[in-house]
Amino acid sequence: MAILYEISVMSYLRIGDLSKRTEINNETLRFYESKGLLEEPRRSEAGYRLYTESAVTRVNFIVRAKRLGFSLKEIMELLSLRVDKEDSTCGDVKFLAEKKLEDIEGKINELKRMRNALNKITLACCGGEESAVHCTILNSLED
Amino acid sequence: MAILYEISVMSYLRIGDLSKRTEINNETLRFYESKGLLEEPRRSEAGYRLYTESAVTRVNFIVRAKRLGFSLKEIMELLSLRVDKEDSTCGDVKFLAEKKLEDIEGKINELKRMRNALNKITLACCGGEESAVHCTILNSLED
DNA sequence: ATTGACCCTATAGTTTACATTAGGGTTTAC
DNA sequence: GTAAACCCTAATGTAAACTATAGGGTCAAT
Repeated sequence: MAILYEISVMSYLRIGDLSKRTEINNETLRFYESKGLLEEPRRSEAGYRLYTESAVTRVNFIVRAKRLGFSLKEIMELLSLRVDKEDSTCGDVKFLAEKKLEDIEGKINELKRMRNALNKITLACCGGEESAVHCTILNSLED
Repeated sequence: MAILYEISVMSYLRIGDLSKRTEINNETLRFYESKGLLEEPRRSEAGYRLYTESAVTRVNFIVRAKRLGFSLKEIMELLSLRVDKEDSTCGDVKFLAEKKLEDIEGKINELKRMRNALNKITLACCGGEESAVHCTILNSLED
């Protein structure tokens, strides 16, 4: 009976690899690190940053949150829900999470209102060659 | 039988009034005007800007859209769905509206994912005094 | 008629979020 | 063993979106 010894060859990502995987520029990654959004990774002997897969996840999270209008500072707060584990209690985390949840619900609702207004436009708009002046539904975006 | 002549006294808003109503600073309002986000309003003899109620609506729209992560340039595009009436056809408007609709749907979906992750935290988190280290659900924010 | 709260333009300064450059080591492929 | 392709830090530059300042006019109340 052959025993298979699996050698876990942990292959680290260098900054260029992380950059390619996330489509975020090297400099921006270092910038995020300097701002505390990215943990300081292990370093090679030569001082090269050595990232693990979790860095990819983290960067993707940052990118998504930014698209949703969160500032880097707010993203830090979202991330702190995971990071500050040692020095914050469950109560703290729950409180912050609930506050952020309200933010997010609010954003979802506002987006839904915009979507509905735009939907009215696309549904009511003939889509033809005539001038949009006659597209009175255009006004539906306001309220 | 007395006839009541209603005199429609159109009362204009000066920039300070608009500022108070929208909680947006004078300078920012002038800045938005310079960027084309706000139409150039009527002027008084002395050159004061005289706004109507619709300016309030417009500013509120801008503020909401900004909170949702739209840049001023993107907001211009959203606004152009209403403004460029003379020079764009229904087809143009419909096309742009549908593109923006996709953006918005995408944002809603991303926000929903974030909300679900945060919901897991708040539901599973004891909310008590113990260290959040034990709140293993904290990891739910990634994926 | 003057004081204080407004308004104007034009210009310069600030903050956020990067991007670029300079100057220098390291790794890898030929 | 030497380029080309990487990596490093530190400092400077840039774009977007404000924000403040300077220097001056306007308006309403006392």
